[in-house]
Amino acid sequence: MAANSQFSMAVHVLSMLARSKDENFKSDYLAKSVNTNAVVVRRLLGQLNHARLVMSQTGANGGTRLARCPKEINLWEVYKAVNCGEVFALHAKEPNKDCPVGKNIEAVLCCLQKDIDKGIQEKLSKYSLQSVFEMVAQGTASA
Amino acid sequence: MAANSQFSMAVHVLSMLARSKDENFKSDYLAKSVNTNAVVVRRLLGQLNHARLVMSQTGANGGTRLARCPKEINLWEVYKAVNCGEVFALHAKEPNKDCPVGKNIEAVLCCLQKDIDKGIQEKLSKYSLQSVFEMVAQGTASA
DNA sequence: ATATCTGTAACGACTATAGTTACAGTTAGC
DNA sequence: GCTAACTGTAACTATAGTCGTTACAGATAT
Repeated sequence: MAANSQFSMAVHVLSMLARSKDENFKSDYLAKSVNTNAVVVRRLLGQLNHARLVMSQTGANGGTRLARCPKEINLWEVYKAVNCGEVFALHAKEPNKDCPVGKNIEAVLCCLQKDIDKGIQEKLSKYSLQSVFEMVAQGTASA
Repeated sequence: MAANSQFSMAVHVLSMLARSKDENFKSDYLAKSVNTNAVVVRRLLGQLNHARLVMSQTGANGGTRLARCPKEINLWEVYKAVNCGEVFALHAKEPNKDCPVGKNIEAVLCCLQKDIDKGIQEKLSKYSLQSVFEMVAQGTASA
């Protein structure tokens, strides 16, 4: 699986922002914590901005801050903001419609996708950014 | 997300096998339904074989059949068999340990991974191969 | 023996992502 | 107004993963 590390980075960056709601964090500063390039962080922040999770300000003394309280941001929103895809992909090529299985399998798989997504939503929407920040701050990884 | 289509193909192929427990299905025949190459199918069957979901027989008149009843195979097993990875990846590069967030974020993310996996398990383990086969056979995609 | 299968290695084509450089546009502070 | 400090984004390269394909060794029913 060529999994997405966007979500990990998003949680990391948002946890950084959660440290102070009124400070403008520079992409370069955030990048150093994530250990990557500032442009990579800005690309990610663009997605989070689009989802109204953060606000950015250009120009001198600019930067990015949370658009809302950490308590009012949950990880399901974060997941949706950075995951354009699904947990598993449907067939790349269309199955053989002359086969009774090939004919209907896609609809069934589509259903399964939605059900899995619901499962992830149920789990992730229970975590607020605040709670994640507290786990990180305390160094305890016990959910 | 460069999502995995292995799971889709696995469900498709297993649904084919579920049609008859005592027949040896050739990889070439399965490939035509999936609309792909026989080698691709054999690679997948190798994983399913390793997970003890199917049994293969080499030689003339060989092929693959289910190792168990469709009722006793659930989709969580299938998912585990073909998904080596997780829903989201941890950081590719190690975060900056001098940063209080970077120091602990990985442990927290690891926890989240496990919780998401549990969510997927709860959903998928409810589906038996039998029930999937019936959905496909009836052409109804209503879970 | 022979024809028919699987298992698997090897290779090329394709795609997605990460990292990097470069630069236009915005803004605070002087 | 200038300048320095930021963001946003395009463009390019490097890298890695997956898919499809060819090729062939090994197994087995007839």
